[in-house]
Amino acid sequence: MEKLTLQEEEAMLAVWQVGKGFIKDFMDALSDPKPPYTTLASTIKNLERKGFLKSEKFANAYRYSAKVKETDYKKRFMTGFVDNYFQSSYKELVAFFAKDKKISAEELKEIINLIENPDK
Amino acid sequence: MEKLTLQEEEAMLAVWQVGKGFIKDFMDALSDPKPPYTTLASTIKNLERKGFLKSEKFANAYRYSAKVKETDYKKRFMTGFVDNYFQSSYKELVAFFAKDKKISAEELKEIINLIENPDK
DNA sequence: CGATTGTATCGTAAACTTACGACAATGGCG
DNA sequence: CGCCATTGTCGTAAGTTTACGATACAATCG
Repeated sequence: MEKLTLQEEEAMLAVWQVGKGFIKDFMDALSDPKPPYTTLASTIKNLERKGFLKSEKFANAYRYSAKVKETDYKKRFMTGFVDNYFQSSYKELVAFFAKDKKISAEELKEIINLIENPDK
Repeated sequence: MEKLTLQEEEAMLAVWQVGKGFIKDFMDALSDPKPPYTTLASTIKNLERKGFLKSEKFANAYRYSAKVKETDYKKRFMTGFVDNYFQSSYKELVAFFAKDKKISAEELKEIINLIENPDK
């Protein structure tokens, strides 16, 4: 899976949010500053070439949707990050946030509860 | 703070690991496949231009070191990621790993202990 | 002092990304 | 049908990154 540039990543976030859609739909989902239409179109094309998107033809238009799931991308991306910055330890990562007060003991307890009592 | 490309990021990891050093030192710290020497030199120069590195002249050589702390980079980077992929919620992030069995209840309890009993 | 070695820069080439104007294809409207 | 609006593509320009050959500077050797 190729690495995405900043613009490509923003476009993918729009696609994941919208689901199936035409370029215009993704444009609407992007927040300012929105890129020019043709630029977004180029980016979408790059994403298709890189294998992140697939398309179906509808008359003269193409409807695009994600081929790579957001979850998979997140996972791959985080794994690389944790490997490089936290000696491959997720515990280190969480401890880092905890030290920085980004997450509380309360929240961690809720997560433990989720782990130990897998409902449904 | 500008975004780093893949090569730049790898070079920065080497710099953070080595501390103060000459290009050769960072080269040694990189793992295979190492880039050609002159290419790494270009990358280092880009990093200095972007404000990630500083240098001191030693005779004909420059000794480089990080200007941006690894912790600060990590923090900024993760914040952006969490904003985009976990609705700005660190709890969501941790829960995601927990579901994926990347971190155990045991480890989370240790972290809670760290939060509630700040030793040292 | 020359010659050689180690270290890095400069300039530039090649590749890729970002941006967009001009244009093509489709479908709806009167 | 003829015209227009909608939707995207194509080709290309401009900018940035990656790669490296040629070269320059300092130190050391003999």
